[in-house]
Amino acid sequence: MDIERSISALNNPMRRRILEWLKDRSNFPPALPGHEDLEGVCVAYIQEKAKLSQSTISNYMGLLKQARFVKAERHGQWTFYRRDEENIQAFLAAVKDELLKT
Amino acid sequence: MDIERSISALNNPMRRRILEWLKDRSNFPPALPGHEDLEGVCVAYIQEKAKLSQSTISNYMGLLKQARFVKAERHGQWTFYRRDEENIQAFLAAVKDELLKT
DNA sequence: TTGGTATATCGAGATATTTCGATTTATGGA
DNA sequence: TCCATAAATCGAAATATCTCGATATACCAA
Repeated sequence: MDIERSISALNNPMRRRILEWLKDRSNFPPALPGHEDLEGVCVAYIQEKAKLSQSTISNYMGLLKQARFVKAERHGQWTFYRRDEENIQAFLAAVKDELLKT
Repeated sequence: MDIERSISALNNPMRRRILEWLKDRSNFPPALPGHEDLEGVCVAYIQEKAKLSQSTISNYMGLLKQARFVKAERHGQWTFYRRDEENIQAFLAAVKDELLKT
């Protein structure tokens, strides 16, 4: 658990917002045909919602991935991102442990 | 709870370290004569331990104070800083609420 | 009032982050 | 194979953060 990298990834309002959006797949357009079974969301959908450039969103998703807040799954030309709930919980536990007294 | 300002304040290893040091008054030299009853630690003691310049530490403590991670108490020429446990817990709850699904 | 000490604030240079458009890479279809 | 599309990477300009030394402010003691 690299708390430095995690906090750094969270230190941006849009990246935090994306993490919130990813809590619920229905925040995005329906899955692409043939990918209905996938929980993840493609970069283009996130970009459209965030209204930032493609390269910026790709960069953001890379930072969130390095921080283990999301997992990426490549299917053909698409990369589907979804939250990594386990590691999000691990981060919260680590921050709590570092910050809290006792 | 300004989560933006809080995360930004935490986004620095030395500031996080200072918060950890402040968990235990005995991480610092004994209280100044006549201030034994105070829980807080003066800037000079923190500076000495951190080995950064006086102005940097003063700035850091100001950021931690704005983020409500510490409280400042002025006594004469000294400013004594101590953790604000209540607001630290409030921050943890807010981050948990924002990050965690369901 | 004068001088000394603790802290805060100011101004600036070095470094990091943000965000973009352009380019590259990977893939899939005609 | 050739083209189109999705995503990643590159390079750069704008902005923010880090950290310092110098200066200002506040307070105490003689």
